Amino acid sequence: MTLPDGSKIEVESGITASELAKGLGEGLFKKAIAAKINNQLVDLSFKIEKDSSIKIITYNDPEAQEIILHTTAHVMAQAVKRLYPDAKIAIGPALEKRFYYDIDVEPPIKEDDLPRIEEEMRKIIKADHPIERVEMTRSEAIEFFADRGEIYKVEILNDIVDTEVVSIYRQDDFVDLCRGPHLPSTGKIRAFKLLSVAGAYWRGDSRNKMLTRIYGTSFPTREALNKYLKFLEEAKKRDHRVLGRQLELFDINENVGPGLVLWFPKGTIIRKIIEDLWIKEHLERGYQLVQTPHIGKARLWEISGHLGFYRESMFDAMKVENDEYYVKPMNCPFHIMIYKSKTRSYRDLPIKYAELGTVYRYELSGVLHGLMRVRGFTQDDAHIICTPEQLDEEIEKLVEFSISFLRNFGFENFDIYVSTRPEEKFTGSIQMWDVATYSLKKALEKLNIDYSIDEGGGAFYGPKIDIKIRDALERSWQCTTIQFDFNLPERFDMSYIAEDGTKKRPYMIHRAILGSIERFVGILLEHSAGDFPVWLAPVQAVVLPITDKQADYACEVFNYMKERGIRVELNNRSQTIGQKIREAELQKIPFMLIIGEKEVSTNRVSVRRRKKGSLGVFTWEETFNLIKEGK
RNA sequence: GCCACCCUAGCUCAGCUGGUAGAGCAGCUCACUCGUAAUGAGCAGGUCGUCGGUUCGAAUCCGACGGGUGGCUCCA
Repeated sequence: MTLPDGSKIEVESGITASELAKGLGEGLFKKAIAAKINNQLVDLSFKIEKDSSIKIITYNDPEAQEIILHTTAHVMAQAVKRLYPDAKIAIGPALEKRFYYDIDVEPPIKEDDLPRIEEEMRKIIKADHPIERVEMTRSEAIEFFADRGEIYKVEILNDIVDTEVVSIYRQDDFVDLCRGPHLPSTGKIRAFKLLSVAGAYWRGDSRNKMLTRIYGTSFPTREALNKYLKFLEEAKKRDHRVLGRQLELFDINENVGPGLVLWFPKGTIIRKIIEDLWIKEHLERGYQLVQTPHIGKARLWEISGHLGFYRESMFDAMKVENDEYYVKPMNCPFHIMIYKSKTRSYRDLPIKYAELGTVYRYELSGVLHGLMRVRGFTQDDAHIICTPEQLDEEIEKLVEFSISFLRNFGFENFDIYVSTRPEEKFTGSIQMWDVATYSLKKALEKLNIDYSIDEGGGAFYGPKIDIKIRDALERSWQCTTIQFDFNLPERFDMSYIAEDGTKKRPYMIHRAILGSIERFVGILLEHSAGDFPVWLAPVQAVVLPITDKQADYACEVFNYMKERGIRVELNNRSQTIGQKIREAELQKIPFMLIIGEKEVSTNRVSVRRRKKGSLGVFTWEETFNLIKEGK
């Protein structure tokens, strides 16, 4: 056997991984939960028959997490079956930090039932039942699970036609179809917690039965579990819906309608700052701003094809005189009409139309979520129309622009995906797809950007690059999308006159950098926990006189800052200074300008920085500069 | 849309098994004029999401509707 450090040992054939671990040391044996033989994860009970490399997996190994989660899922399923003997188990995989098990049980399990299930799980863990792997042929397994009434397992088995021998895992009287590996016994589970229940369709298909899904988590140590629970709490504290209310940024009112955002003054200012920067950078890069209506005739959406392939996401038509109109779910048809307003020459290209266009999409009520998923939102949209020769350069510029724009907001980590042609339904020629896809990849490679390929993940009308940003809690959010469109230029018969005088079809690229302004503000809120950088803060500074005697002076300071473009407030109320500061801290205002008797007599300002405390005393100009620098 | 759960004052929440509502914060008024995260007192504020049913009686039980939350992709 070859050990991870390269050394070799002799063992008898047929020894189990567990026995081998024991031979290597009692400490290792105790921590061991699985093994990796020839780079393949196996149970500790695995019998080693021939020469191979072996690594004993312990609680601390990265591979351990999945095994721990998976075994905990089995224990949970067992507990549920004990409490609800008629329950049928479906699937129960490990996720990154959690597991779930989908179970068909009547009546559905409620959140209140979780403690009872946890209690039962503890019994199973305490009993330390050995977990045993058994192999059987697929047909044996089908019979076995059919006997036990486990119809979902039978269905799964019927689907995996390419495997003849399957494995099942048994602990006590509980048996589950599973690839494994698993912990050697239930007692090896150390720290778990059930988190939530939810409905989930069998196989994720809404035509199928809704099962009860129970989420839980499990860790090698209580500390690791607590750390994870703390992370969940931290994420909860940053919930943009809560911060949005606390900081008076926006609201979604049921009388206005679900998924429709009311932007309050402070929220609107944030949007405006983002949008102004967006406009400035687009103008600098040769984009032309356009503005288009919120509704358009049915005819337009017929030409574009949206009434065919996108109708379920559109609000119903409204009648105006003798025509039907639809609220726009996208801006592209309008931009195309602008393009088509006259004959275009190759000399005009590339044309880049940019619009902060507000669109409306009918999203299922159940998927709406704060600012992240809404029914009315503003896309930071642009359409690039160019010749084939210009393609590579334009794509490269787009990627570069997108990333540099996102960096403005402090995002530095990106996950980038190229989605290629779907297997079945697609429009445009394979050759066009190949050219475009190659262009996308080439741009990323030239810019030295790592990316993953989502094979077949493109829309039917073209390949795309998606950029996801990583926030402060390492969660990733999709923002940028750069999509080719082979469909619309065709449908709208877009053309330009080429150098040789012939009419040619241009390439068209849709793209949004932030995705939607609503969603992006939501992401920024969760990323920053509401502590916006000074340049984005809706209120950058608040002037806080200590007593009424400083009111006039405070007002002068306030006006001074205001005239110089600082977003500043004045708190002249009869509160103690402690309370004024507390309020400003809670409102997450970056600078507090405190004015007492001393400041008035020396013509200065005492500056306090949010979360940091007092910075000292400064002149008005120095104070202004501090805010302007915004550190 | 579907499944589960939730909806009481502007916000966060109490209100046991049915006997017609309560706190803290915010708001308003008054007093206080205070040096870096909560000064005190008083006042006001709710047809308990809406509609219907059961009942002598409903915030509480039942139903429908509206709204919200979690979830519905990650292979046994």
